[in-house]
Amino acid sequence: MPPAESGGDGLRHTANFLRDIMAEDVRTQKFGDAVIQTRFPPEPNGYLHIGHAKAIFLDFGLADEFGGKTNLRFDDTNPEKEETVYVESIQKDVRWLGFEWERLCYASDYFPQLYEWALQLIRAGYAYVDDLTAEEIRQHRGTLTEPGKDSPYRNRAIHENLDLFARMKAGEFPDGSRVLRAKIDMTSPNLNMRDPVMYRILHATHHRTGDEWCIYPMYDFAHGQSDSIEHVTHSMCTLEFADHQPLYRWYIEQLGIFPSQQIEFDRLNLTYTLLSKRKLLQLVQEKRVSGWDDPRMPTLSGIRRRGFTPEAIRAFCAAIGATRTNGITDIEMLEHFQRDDLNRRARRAMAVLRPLKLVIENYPNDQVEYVEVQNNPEDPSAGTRRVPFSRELYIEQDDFREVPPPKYYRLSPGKEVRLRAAYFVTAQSIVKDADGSLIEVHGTYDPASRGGNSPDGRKVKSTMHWVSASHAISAEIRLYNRLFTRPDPYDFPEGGDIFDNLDPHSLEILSGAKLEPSLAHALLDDRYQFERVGYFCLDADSTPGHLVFNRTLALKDTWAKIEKKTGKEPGT
RNA sequence: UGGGCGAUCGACUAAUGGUAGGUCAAGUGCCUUUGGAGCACUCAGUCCAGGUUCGAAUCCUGGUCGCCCAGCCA
Repeated sequence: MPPAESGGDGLRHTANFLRDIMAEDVRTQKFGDAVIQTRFPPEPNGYLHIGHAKAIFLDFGLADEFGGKTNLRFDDTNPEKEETVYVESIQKDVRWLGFEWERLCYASDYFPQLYEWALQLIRAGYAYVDDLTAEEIRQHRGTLTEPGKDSPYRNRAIHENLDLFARMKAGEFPDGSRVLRAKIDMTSPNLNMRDPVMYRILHATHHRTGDEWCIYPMYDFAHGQSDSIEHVTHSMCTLEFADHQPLYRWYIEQLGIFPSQQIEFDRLNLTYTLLSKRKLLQLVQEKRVSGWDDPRMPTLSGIRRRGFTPEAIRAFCAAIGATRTNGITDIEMLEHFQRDDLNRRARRAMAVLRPLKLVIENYPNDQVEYVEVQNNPEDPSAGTRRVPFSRELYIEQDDFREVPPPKYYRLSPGKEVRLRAAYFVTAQSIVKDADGSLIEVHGTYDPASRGGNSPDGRKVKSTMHWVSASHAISAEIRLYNRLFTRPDPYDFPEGGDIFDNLDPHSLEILSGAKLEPSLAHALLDDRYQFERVGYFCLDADSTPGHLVFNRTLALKDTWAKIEKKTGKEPGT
């Protein structure tokens, strides 16, 4: 048996039980000739995040593997929380991830049908109007260990239930005064079966149906039937809904409608990442981040702005698979797939984040030459570009040490290194200001090493990036780190809260970066690797006179690892 | 405490009674005009105790541990 299968999309898919179920159902013709039908059913009450990406990938990806279809359905049964702005952002995010739905649906489209089905259950003696208050209903429900008690209204006559429910719909009663409940079993060990509420009165304006309705179906009375209406064969949802499955089936069976089946899988958890809509909302409201699309947010809009790509997210989803265990995936896994994607596709450029001037003393004062640099060593078809070289350059502050620590291969007095695609240079002297801080490094170059190789075959240990001082463009660079300092943001001391684990250094802004001139033409969708530094993309805050680049991810840094291991602090 | 679900390298995951494998992370070496990338290698696991079987991660029994459920949220 192969350890992984291909989904026909070129990704390495982890085998998973969902696919096994589908394959078996197709084989046994469980749904007759019907094709596999799935749905992605978000409530339009917030922005999608990376956790939803997993669900989207499964819902769309698996159906597609079997030649099936997927609907995008908005589970919009609670008008108090839902807004059109969210239905728009959700559509944008799903498309961005690379998926297209068969049909765009809304649970609210089914309100009339749902109402008819409610009447059907009342007539069959399976539903009743309850006048108990919310508090009383809660008390009657019992507890995890004690059975519930019947409501005094449980055995109302059918004609009375019909009358009351019609009047609920007609708007005769205030919010909270009555509900319609299914008559199942108040002693069931499964609390969801203790006469669950089907409809509540809500005099609220719905983002689509306006004021047409003042009673709204609960999730449980809407979801399964919506699936059934759409002939969804495999209704995948997260594990916390497992307890709802008996109710999901109960409604479908009582109604005698298309038998959609619910299958639960584990929700995505990521280290250093918060994936609770409520908490994310709090981050935004308390202005701890700049908004839903802050590049540190795990929202799809946030990671998109950060520079993550749909290709990488899909590859990640394919790799993590789906099970029924409660795990927490290392964020490194996501980062790996993102680096992997960008390494293959991102154009290279040279950018000096923290500039230090390097003056080449034996290079003619007024001379400028253009060196040819590969746009992507991983992809020769990406071609080359010409980058200006001159007497005064900027190099990275980190790339020079007056007193080099052991194993430091970069520039230091007397040491020769290569400037990428240009020349060998040797540091000769340094210039300091009155305070003794380093201002400039002066050096000499070997004119015979043009292009980066010396005819005498001499080797250097380091190749460094650089920009020509007079040609460089300035930019603001935003360096993002993980939002939280702990793998589990919920791991905070007694009396504290999750925000105690916020990293105050999750955003570092560098205002004086110097970039090679070609970067002046960067587009929002372009992805760059600033050589030896990391992956970057232009931010939407950029203006022609003020470029802003976001760091998507840093490159792996072996030197940083060595430094950490040897306990050396970076000096200057 | 009632019910449901689950437990495989540090993390994710495969093996569907027949060689415990892959990916990430970590480490070592090679290579390198990115200390990037790549290549090779290494480390490392079946929750526990019994049982069935020629053979158990898989089946059975009993434990242990973890997650979910007491919204007129989804």
